[in-house]
Amino acid sequence: MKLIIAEKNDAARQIAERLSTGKPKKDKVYNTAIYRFEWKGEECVTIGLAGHILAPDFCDSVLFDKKLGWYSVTEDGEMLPADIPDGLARPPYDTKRKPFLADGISIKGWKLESLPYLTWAPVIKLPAEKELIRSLKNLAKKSDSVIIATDFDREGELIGSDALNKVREVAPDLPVARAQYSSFTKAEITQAFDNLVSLDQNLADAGESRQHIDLIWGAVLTRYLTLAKFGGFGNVRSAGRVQTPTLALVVERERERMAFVPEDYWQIRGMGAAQGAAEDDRFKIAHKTARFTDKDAAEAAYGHVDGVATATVAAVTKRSRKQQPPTPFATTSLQAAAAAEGISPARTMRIAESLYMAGLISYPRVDNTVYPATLDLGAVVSDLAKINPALAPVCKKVLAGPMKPTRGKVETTDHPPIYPTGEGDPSALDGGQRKLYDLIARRFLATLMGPATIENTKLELDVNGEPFVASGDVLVTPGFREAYPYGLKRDEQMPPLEQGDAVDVFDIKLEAKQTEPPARYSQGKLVQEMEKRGLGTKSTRASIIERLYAVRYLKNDPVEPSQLGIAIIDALSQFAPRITSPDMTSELDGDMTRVERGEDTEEHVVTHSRALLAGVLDELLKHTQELGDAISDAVTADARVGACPKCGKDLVMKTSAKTRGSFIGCMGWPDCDVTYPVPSGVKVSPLEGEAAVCPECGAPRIKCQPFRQKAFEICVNPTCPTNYEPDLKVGECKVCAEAGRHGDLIAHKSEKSGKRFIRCTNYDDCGVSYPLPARGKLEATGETCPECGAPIVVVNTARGPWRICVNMDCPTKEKKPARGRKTTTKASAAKKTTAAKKTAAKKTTAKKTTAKKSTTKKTAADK
DNA sequence: GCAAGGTC
Repeated sequence: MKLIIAEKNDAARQIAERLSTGKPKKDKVYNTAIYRFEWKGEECVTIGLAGHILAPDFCDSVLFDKKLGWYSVTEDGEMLPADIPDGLARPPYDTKRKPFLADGISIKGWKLESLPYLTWAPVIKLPAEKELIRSLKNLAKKSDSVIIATDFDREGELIGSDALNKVREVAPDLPVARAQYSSFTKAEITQAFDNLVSLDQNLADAGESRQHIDLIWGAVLTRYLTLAKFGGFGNVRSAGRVQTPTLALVVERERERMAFVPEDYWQIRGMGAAQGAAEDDRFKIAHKTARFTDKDAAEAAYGHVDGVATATVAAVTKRSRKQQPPTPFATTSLQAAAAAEGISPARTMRIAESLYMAGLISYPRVDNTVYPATLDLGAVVSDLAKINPALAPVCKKVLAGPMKPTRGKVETTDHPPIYPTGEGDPSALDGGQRKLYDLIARRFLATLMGPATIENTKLELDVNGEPFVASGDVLVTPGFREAYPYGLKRDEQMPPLEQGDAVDVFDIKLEAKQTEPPARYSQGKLVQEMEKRGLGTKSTRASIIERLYAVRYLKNDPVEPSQLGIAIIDALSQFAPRITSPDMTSELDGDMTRVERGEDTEEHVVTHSRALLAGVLDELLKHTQELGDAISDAVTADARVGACPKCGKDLVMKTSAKTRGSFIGCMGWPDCDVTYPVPSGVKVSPLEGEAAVCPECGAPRIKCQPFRQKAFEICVNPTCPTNYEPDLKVGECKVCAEAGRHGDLIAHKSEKSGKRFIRCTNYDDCGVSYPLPARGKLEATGETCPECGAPIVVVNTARGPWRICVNMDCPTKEKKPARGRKTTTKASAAKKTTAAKKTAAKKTTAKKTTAKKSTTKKTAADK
């Protein structure tokens, strides 16, 4: 039997289909899909891997000793020189700069002292896809020859080489060959398998050099930054060959914005309309001098038009222009287009993967922007019409047309550009999937359609001697726009006016403006910029940006660096500039090309890189204190929500050590005891200028961003009059009424805790009291709860009014979990609830830990 | 607890 190893299941299936005379038989070894067929009279089987099946990692069971070098300790305490493959690890004998630390240095724990050793630590390869490796070995034992048929590129050669090594463990003498193909056409696949070559170990070594260099630099710098100022577990400060230059791009743009000096300019604008036209038919007019840089000139011109009610049409010009249909989607252009529709690149890839797996779209990781001749475009369009009723009319038009597809600049033959397969059931898709599927389907149709024609009407007006202009675009021939409305501006229809006509003018205003700094990157633009600079690959860029958000170097969208992100770039560009520049990637590319060509070796390239890193680390270790302080200051600055009304120091977001909950506290603690609760369910950020201080109580006002809802601004102080009406009567006490006396229920706030509650004026007799939510201005309704008789109040949260029965024990509360954290009125009940909460918190933590563990395990098993 | 690259 001939064993054919492909990089992914899809490739395994396609190879089987192309080589087989009949239909290949789908089968399974353990849980792995395989395809059996006959080729040239021989029994064959293809198996698809899942990319890399081995993952490089440090060999952390070894220790370092200056005499022995790397060694391991046996159970009996015997010290044996470590058996390190490849000879890649070399103790730093040749770096005289660094004094040796005591013997027995381990690289296992994260310690600053061990980093010089980590720089030189041996790298081994651990199985990452255990299931697949098991299946692979099982097949290898039954085979009498093997063909490596992974993708024809550097990583593919490495994946093939790793697979071969695993095969060799059970079948050391199995004859091996390599099939090189760049597309899945029958001709290309047949040609590749008819002309087998041998595995290119140099190419695989080049790939492995990249793996090692990325791991070593990434691990050493990440551990260094994390340890320079340890911020507690879960606060890793990462660095890497791709992520750090990407972050630097964002920081650089932010610096340009900060350095930008705005310039004043003036605009004169208003509205115009054909005489007697309805208000809806008005159009914007502006002075022909779009930007006056001279204030006097602007005021002089405005003096001529201020209060003028009519103008004359001086000229009408019509010009039509063509908008060409877009090119087919490759990964980056899909990510950019989806980002413009509010789907982040990382989410785009997750959704695209699910659509691909469900068979609705073609393979989503492609650079190719030219449809292959073998793709039957017409068949796809008619299939698309069948499963998408909404697209059927436009599909019909496409089929009736000449159908000449557009083409982009990049042409490869491994995969077609991303297109809808015309199969599956799009009506079953959920929101995000549907949105992305529509984008892909409509883009595909657009690439087969004609240009759009847009007619522009330009009006020149004479407003009391001053030249004004108005302009409107109208889509006259929709062309591809019929299928692809994304980013299309709304029509601005100008009325049918002619030279000499009179026009009404309104609301002419002189506006003082300032020039704007360069815009921040959108996530889509950032992906494109990374591609332009050679950072990352189509498969990794999205996840790398996501990672930068996860470690809180980046925030918001458009992309903005945090103070921490800026501090990291400042520190690294000063002491480790290699890692902040995209040059490291281009240099690595050069190194790898030489390894590929046999002009250099993996060992030499990696060792050279280790030596460079050793120098960088030396430099960094001299400035750990300084760098740690900078990181620490930046983290504080990121947590700042405003100034303390009591002592003026910074108020920051803090995490309670006991409850792990967050609160807003003063940096002056313990001298200043000002604290506020954090609004729940929202992302909090500081405001600037006048808006940052509450005029009523002096506490900071903050911006709250709920998930996918409009942001709002509130005062952080829950007992501020802007949030709360004190001493409000919300009803009458039922218990007192039954006892034949009168008691009023009044809303209070505690001086001590700042907590809000309702209490009866005869509390000493009846003991009636109810808790209130921390925030939201109260309103009495005069109504009582039909279930329990307690008063009903309206709490005006910034997200809208919220009507509640104040009794926490009321049966109406059973239906939905309490939103507030307030406990019941009685002290015992309060205790109980607190205890329950603690248990719940513990449970959640335990759950999280287990979940995390199992995920780790799962990932390890998957890899 | 670390990177970046494949892919599920």
